Amino acid sequence: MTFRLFKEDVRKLVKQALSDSGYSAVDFDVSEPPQKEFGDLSCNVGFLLAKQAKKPPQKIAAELADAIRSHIKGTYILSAEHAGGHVNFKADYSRLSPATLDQAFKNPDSYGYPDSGQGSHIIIEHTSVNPNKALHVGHMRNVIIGDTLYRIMKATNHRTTVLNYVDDSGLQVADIVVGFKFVGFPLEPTKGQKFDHYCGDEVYVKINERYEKDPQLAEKRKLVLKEIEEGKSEIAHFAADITRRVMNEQLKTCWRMKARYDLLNFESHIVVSKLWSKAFELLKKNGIAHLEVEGKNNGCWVIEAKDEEDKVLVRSDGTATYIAKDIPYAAWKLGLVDDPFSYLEFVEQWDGSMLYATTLGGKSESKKFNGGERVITLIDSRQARLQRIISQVLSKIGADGREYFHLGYEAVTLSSDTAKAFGIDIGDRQFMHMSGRKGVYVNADYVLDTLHAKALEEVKTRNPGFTEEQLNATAEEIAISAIRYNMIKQDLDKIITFDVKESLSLEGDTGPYLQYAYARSQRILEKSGQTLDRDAPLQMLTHEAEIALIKEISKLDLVVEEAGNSLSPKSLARYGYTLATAFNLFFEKVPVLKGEPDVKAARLVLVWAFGVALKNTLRILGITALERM
RNA sequence: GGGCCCAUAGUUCAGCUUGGAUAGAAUGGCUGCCUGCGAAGCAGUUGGUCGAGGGUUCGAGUCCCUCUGGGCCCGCCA
Repeated sequence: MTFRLFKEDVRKLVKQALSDSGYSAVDFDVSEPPQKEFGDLSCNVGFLLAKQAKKPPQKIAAELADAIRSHIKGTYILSAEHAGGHVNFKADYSRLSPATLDQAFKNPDSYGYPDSGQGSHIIIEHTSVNPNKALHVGHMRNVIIGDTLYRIMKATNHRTTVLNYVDDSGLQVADIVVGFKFVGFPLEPTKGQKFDHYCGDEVYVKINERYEKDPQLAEKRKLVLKEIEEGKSEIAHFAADITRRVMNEQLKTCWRMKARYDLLNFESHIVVSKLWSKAFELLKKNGIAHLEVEGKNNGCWVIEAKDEEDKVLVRSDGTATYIAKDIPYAAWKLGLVDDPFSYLEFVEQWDGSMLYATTLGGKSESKKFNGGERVITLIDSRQARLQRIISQVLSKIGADGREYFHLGYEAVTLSSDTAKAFGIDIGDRQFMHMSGRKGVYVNADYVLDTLHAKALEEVKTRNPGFTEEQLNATAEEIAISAIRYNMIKQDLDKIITFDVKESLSLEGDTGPYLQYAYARSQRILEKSGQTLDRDAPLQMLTHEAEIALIKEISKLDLVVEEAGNSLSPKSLARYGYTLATAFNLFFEKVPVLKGEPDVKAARLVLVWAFGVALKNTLRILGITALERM
């Protein structure tokens, strides 16, 4: 974590040189140059001053480099040179290396985790899949981004609360209830499927086919929905049972991907709790909602949104619209309304943490989940418009520095080949959108199982001594690594075209590549048969590949902090790949076990520190650092 | 009609927030490297008018405008 110190030194000395040389202070940039010959950091200040100083950038850079050079004693800077108008800096690795490895020794488990959050409370909502079907690859993207974000926030010392919103009173649930109650689908899966798969793949898809032929069924759905919302009837209880069963199966899939949650928010509880009427009062009091008395929205309560048509909140018949469920929930998250919920322990999760669920009345754990200083809602970007209105409304209520933020991401679609597997020819098009209603999607469990099977083959051939249990456990970790990395590594606003075949890759820029580098490093440490020498002569690490590796290791905390600031999980994946590549290069070029005793000791420390940095990176990515694979 | 997002090697993508030095990976194709710390690796090679046009700037893949192509959103549905 010492690259930060080096960078700070550079900034400080440039600043000082500016004032010493009589230049005005200017907002310069310090970044890594494109070529390593230019050094470790580079400053563009020469270009910025050229105009007002009426001197060419080269000349300014030369002057500044001279001025800086006389002050580098006692810093992490080895040299300051000018080239092409830039001021280039080399780091003093004879100081930086020991300092970095020292940091790793001090507290390996939290190496590279900065305190940028300072304990502030952040709430993240993700997953939130309708409880009438199994998760598909689109949901995987949500779960994995959300969980990685949670891990980033945790690593940057935020107090975190992860919410999973369960829409147990919506149309989609009504659909499968109609299927069970009025169309006669058996309550138990026929082919031994998981219950969520059965409900989604069979009941939901087939009931949607039936609606087309039988308009009376659609009427039934309306009735069922009404009963579910009122929450008292036999149908309502039946629906509650079904959603719990589906949700439990969905949670298994999420947990399998190493996600975890703090609280399940049931929509039915929001409805029954009258949270809406409290929020409605708040909107009226703040003059955000008003009663329309003419025009097309005559008789409705509406809110005005910037650059938007008025949005109807309450229909002329007095019932609330969809957005009227989202606004109170968002207001609750920010702590703008009194908390109407009680909480009960729902289930202990794979990581030992307790998952709570909202409940109404009854005995309650004295828990508080809402009132975040920052609230992040992770929903795909189709909801961007609606979410923007919600943000606007909440900021008008006076969120008091608290921030509601919608993090959107693009869809996961199916490649032409994968679509073909569903018997769909998409012609010239590059991809097609999935459809839950039509049954055109790839289930998450299927992806995980397929990856698992592929990894298992590999693990088998490489680890003949493994027991069946070890083989499966390892294959599972590799499968999860592959999919988590795959879903995180590209930008959120890029459409992912999912191809079953391509997603199976375990080579190149993939999760298993990172795991492989880790396993190799651990093998070296094991084979050395010696304990780490904290006093090893680290100044002997002068090989280009050694320096490059130390440099990457020393940057971890900067990367983690930046990932947190910009809510960018992918930058961490990028870093992990760069770090692993630096190690693989070192592995090829620098023999560790064959070195002279003192060099060997130093290199072992380096290998160990690499392991620490990569393991801590993988932890944030939700990937297990495997000893063997 | 209005709004948002995307466009960079054959393919999938970094780089754009904050303009700066010969535009980087992966994958695919071709070619090498295991008697040596794990070849899920490494090295080499092939491959780019950064969608088009204009503008700002000493300097544009990056900022602004227009256009083209692709995707999404815009109900007193949820």
